[in-house]
Amino acid sequence: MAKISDKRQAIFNATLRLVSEHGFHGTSIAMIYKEAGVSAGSVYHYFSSKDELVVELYKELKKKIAKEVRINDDDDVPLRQKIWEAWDQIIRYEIENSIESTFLAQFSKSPYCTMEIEREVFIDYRKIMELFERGIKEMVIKRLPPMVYNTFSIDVAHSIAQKSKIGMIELTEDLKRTIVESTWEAIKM
Amino acid sequence: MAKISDKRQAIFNATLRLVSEHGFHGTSIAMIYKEAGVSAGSVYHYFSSKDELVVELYKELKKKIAKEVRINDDDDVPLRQKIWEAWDQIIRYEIENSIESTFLAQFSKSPYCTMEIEREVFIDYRKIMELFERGIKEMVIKRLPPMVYNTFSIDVAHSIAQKSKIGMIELTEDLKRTIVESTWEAIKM
Amino acid sequence: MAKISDKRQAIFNATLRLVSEHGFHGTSIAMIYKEAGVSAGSVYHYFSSKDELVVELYKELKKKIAKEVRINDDDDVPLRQKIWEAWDQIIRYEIENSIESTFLAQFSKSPYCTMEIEREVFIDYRKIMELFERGIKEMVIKRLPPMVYNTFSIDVAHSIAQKSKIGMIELTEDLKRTIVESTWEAIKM
Amino acid sequence: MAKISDKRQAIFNATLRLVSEHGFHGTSIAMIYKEAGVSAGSVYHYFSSKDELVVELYKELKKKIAKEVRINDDDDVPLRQKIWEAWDQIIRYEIENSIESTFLAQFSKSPYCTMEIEREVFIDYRKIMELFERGIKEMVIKRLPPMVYNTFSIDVAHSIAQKSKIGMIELTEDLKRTIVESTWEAIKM
DNA sequence: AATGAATGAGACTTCATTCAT
DNA sequence: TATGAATGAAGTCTCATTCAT
Repeated sequence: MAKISDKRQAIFNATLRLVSEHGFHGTSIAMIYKEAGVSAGSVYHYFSSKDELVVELYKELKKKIAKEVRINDDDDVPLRQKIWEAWDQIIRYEIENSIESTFLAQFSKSPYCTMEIEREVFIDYRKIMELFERGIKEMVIKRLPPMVYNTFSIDVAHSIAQKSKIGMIELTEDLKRTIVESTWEAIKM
Repeated sequence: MAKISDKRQAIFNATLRLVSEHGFHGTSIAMIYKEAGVSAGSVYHYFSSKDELVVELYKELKKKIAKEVRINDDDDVPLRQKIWEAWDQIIRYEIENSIESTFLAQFSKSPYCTMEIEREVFIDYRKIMELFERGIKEMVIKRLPPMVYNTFSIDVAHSIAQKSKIGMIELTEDLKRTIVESTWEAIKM
Repeated sequence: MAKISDKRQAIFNATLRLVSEHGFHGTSIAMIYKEAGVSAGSVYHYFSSKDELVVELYKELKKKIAKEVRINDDDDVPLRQKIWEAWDQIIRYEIENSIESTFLAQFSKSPYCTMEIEREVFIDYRKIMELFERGIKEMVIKRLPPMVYNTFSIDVAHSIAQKSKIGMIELTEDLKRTIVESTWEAIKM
Repeated sequence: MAKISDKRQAIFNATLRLVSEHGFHGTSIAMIYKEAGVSAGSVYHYFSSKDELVVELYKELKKKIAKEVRINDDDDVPLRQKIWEAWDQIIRYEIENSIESTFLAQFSKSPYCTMEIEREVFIDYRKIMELFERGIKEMVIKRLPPMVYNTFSIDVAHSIAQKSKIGMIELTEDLKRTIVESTWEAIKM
C-alpha cells in the first residue's frame, strides 16, 4: 500500500537473498541497493547503518516465523499432540525455506547475534514457550533450559536446510518426517 | 626446531581467537599478524589469501578433532557402547572448547563452507562413519544420511556451546550429560 | 555546469603530467588524486582501475589528436600538398607537445598497448588514412602497410620529442622543419 | 665457464624475456629469480637493486649491438656504401630480434632512461658515429644532430618490431628491405 | 522522500630487499 | 657464494556513509 514500506521491503528482500548467497562480508550496501532497485541514500533513509539493517531483518524474520506457528487451542486435543504440532511447524518452516534459513543460521552464529537481540526476539515465542512449560509440568517433554529447545528445533533445522542447499543430503518428504521425529525423541520424555 | 610451523601455528591461533570473537568480517589481517606477532608478509608466506587462511584453519581443526576421537576396539565391548562413547567424545569436545566451536559454527554456516571442503574433511571421519555404518546394520542406530549424524552431534554441540558463551544457558556437567543423552535418543533405534 | 567531466578531466590531467614525469610504475593512485584534488574514491568512480584510467587516457589523447588534424579539402590544392600538410601537422603536434608525447610514447611501447586498443584508436584516423590511400593510388607516396606511416610520423616524433626533453638535442624551428622533411622523404615516392 | 657469470646471465635472460612480455611494472623480482632458477639472494649478489639490474641489462644489450655492427674498412669501397651497410645491419638487428627490441624500446621511452645512461652507451657507437661524421663532410648524408640518426634507425626499428610482434604488420623480407631503404632516404643527401 | 556523486579510512595484498644460516 | 624465510612500507582498491540537490 504505502510506497514507503515497499522500498523498505525491497531492501529487506535484497538483503535476504544476497546475504544468504554471499554472506555478510560478501554483501555490500551497493549490491543491496542495486538489487533492491533503490538509491544508496534510500537505504540510509530506512536504516541507520548496515548493521542495523541486518539486525532488523533478523528480528523481523524471527518474529514472522513465531507468528506463523498455529497453536492448537482445542481443549479436546491432548497436550502432547499440541506440542508435537507446533514442533513440526517450526522445523518444517525452516527446512522448507532455505533462503531464510541460511540467513538466520549465519546471523545466529555470528558476532552480530547478541544476548540482547535473542532476548527481544524470544518474547514473540512466549506462547510457544508456555506450551513447552506445560509440557514439562505434565511430563510430556524433558525439563531443559528453554534455549535448548531452540537448539533441537531451529538449529537442527538450519543445519539440515544448509546441507540440503549445498547438496550434501537429499531432502525428501520422508527425511523431513524423520528429522522432525528424531528431534522430538530428543526432547520428549 | 620446527620454527617454520611455529609461525604458521601462531597465525592459526591468532585467527581462531579473533574470528571467534569478532567474526570473519570483524577480523582484519592486521589484527591477525599483530596478535600472532609476525609481519604482514609472513601471513602471505604461509597462506595465499585471507580466505585460504580461514579455510585451512577450518580443515585443520576438523581433522584434529577427528583424530582425537578414540574408538574403542575392545572386542568384548558391545557396538552400542562403542558408538555411544564416540558420540559422547565428539559432543563434549565441541561443547567444552567454545573458542574452536564458535569458529567452526561460524564457518560452517557461512558461504566459505562449500561441499568440496566438507567432502575433504569428511574423509578423516571415515573410521567414525564405519562405526556408524555397523550401527545401522546391527540396528543400534537409525538409518540416516551420514551428514545428518553430523547435525545431531557437531551442529547441536556448536549451538549449545555458543548459547553458553553468550550466557543464555548455564552449562553444568548435568546439562552436558543431558545434551549428549538427548542427541543419542535422536539417533538411536 | 559540467561538473562531472571536471573531475574526470582533472584526473586525466594529473595522470598525464605525472606519468610523463615518473612513468606508470612511478605514479601511484595517491599521487594522482592528490594532484587532481579529488578523493581516492573519485578515481574509482570514473575509472574501474588504474589500468583502465591509463588506457582511457591514451585513447582520448590519440582521438583528440586525430580530430585536430585539418585536412585541406580545397579541390585546387594538389594531393601531394594535402598529404604533406597533414603530415606536417601530425609530426609538429607531437614534437611540440612533449608531455603528451612522452606519455603516448611510453604507453605505446608498453605491454598496456594491445592490438585491440590500437585498432580502436585507428578508427579515428580514417580520414587521414583515406588521404594516404589516395596518395598511394596516385603514386605520391610509397605503398606501405598503414601502420608503417604511423612509425614514420608518430613514433619518429615521439622519439624526437623525448630526446629534446632530456636535453639530447636542441629542438629549433629549423630542426623541426628538417625532421618533417626527412620523414617525408622516407614515405614519398 | 665461470659459474658466476652463468647465474648473472641467467638473471639477464630472465629479465629480458619477462620485461619484454610484462613490462617493468609487471615483472617482479620473484618472477625473475624463479624464471632464472636462482634464489632471491642471488639477484642481490649480482645487482644492488632491481633498477640497477634493468639499467645494466639495457647498457649491456646496447653495447653488444654496437659491437656486432661490422664496419667495412676496405679502402676501395665508397663511403656511401659503408654507411649504408652499417645502417642496414643496425636496423635489421633490431627488427629481427623482437624480444631485445621490445625491451630496449620500453626502456628508452621510460623514465629509467636518463641522459647519463644514453651518453655512456653512446661511447660504444663511436666508430659508427665517425663514419656518419665523414658522411656528413662528404655530403653523403644530411647534417643532423647525432641523436637524430638514432631516431631514424633504432627507434624506427623498435616501432616496426613491436607492430610486427602484436600482429599489426606482417614483417616480410620485402618489407624489411623497404624499411631500411625508406629510413635511408630520410637521412641520405 | 529520494538521489547518487563524493568521500576517505582502512582493507587486502604485493614486492623489493635483508640477513641469519 | 648461495639460500629463502621474513620484513614492512606502500600500493591498489572497496565500501559504508554523507550531503547537496
